[in-house]
Amino acid sequence: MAVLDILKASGTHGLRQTDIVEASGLGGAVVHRLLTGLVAHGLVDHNVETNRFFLGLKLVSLTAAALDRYGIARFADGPLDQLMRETEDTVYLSLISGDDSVCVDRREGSFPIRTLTLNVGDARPLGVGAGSMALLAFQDDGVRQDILERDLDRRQNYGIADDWLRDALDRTREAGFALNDGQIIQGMFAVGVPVCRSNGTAVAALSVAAISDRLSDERLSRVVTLLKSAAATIEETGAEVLNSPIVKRYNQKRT
Amino acid sequence: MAVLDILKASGTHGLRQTDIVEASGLGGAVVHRLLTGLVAHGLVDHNVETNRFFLGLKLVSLTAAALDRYGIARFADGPLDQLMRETEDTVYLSLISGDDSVCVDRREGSFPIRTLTLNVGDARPLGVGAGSMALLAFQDDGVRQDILERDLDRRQNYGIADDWLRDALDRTREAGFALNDGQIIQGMFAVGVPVCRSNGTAVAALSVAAISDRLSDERLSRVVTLLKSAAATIEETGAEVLNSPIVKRYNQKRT
DNA sequence: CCTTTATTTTCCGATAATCGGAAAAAATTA
DNA sequence: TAATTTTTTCCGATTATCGGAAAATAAAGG
Repeated sequence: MAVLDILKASGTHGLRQTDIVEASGLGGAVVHRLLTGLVAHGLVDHNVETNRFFLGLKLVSLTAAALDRYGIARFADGPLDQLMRETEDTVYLSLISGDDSVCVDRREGSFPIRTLTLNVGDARPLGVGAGSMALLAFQDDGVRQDILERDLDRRQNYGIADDWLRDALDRTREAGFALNDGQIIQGMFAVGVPVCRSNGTAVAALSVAAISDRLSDERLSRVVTLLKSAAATIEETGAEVLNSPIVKRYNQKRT
Repeated sequence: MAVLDILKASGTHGLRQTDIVEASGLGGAVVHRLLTGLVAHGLVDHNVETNRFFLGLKLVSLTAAALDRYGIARFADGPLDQLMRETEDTVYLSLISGDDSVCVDRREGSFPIRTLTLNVGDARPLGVGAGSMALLAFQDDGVRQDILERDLDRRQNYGIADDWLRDALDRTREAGFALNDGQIIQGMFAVGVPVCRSNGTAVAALSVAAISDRLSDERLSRVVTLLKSAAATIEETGAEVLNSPIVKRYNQKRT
């Protein structure tokens, strides 16, 4: 992971073995062996001509599989596109990973001022941001309380006070959508809605971000309606996979 | 990698530790330790309620970085979208990874009969398929010869004869585009063009797939024109990153 | 609710792989 | 061609892995 993270942070032109030795603090021989193994497995690519190492494209196929968790990827594509065209703003799809909300898809609408707070792959602590708050608000009570206690300090790095967040979560659960009115970045609004299983727990969140002027009053409620409709579409289309019974045990002798 | 590949192949509902033990043939204690480490690094996610393991969303952020190799991802988005709308067929973007062509993006046009031979993340030996052939045709002579010799048997699994491929590569280099007229799947045509550096070596390929009837004669040449124009756009827009001088050595004492 | 069974987690000694310094080989620059 | 930088190989000391087995936990069946 140290090597992969270094390559990830290295920009578009790749790194030589020596660069990775420097950046990692590991020995030259160690890095050489690690890279040999990573390349053999396709997690790292090696351009022999330029002698540079890159993150391997095997990661792409792994990610494609990772995004199909609960089958969401397959059902979210259409609604995301429609949402983008209807709002003309930037639309995000986020999933839960551990105590984080991870942005897994982004569609940029045609409105000339673009608000790109999240890149695909970026993670935020649950509760930080509109989509992230929608995800947290619609978790089981026990789970939500645990997360609230566990990640207090991580959220504080984003300037999120605990009592404010608990209030906001209550309002989110009541209203059915989360509002981020400029807490993270001045002048930027965002709204998020959960995509839930039939039992009410959120597995994903849809959110729209725009400059404050574009998400006030009457337009806000229109965007919320569009978001809820898109979420409902995903929930219906993907009902089978989302709500398939969770068999915890098979309980039969295997061969 | 064994564990990651097993999770990748496992569908949308995750696996329990026991399932991975079975599938891998490793010991229970070993899998337990491996999973603990993978989860700690975010490569694997663990749903505590259902006790299922999934591929981790950390992979998404690694892939986002991997796709920005040579900066292509940033410049290909617009042209891919335009190509999809102009042709109404399925458009693919492929990159080279080792001796493979890997599909890294796919856009589905509005035409009701969809030809989805490649999923995002799928790899094919260089020379197999339209985009893959365009990539191989526009490699340096030495590199191309090496690949032709090295992967003979892998290509044969796709029914590609060596002498036929060598002819096809010559025709591709002359015409500036590769044609796949149903070699892999009956009734399916595909055309591919390379995205090249200024020195003429391909770093990516654009391709369009459709049923045979939609890619014959006059429409074929129109699609080729659109493809070449899109490739040219990417080459121009991304000229700086694509053609930046490759410094092999820095040659200066570091601190 | 209690028993049975499946599954996860911990423990630990033998084994095997890693680590990292150092030297050799290869590649690039001046 | 000589001087550097970088990559690759070598090898002994160290350390982590492996995997069997047992303990702990969780679910299923009555």
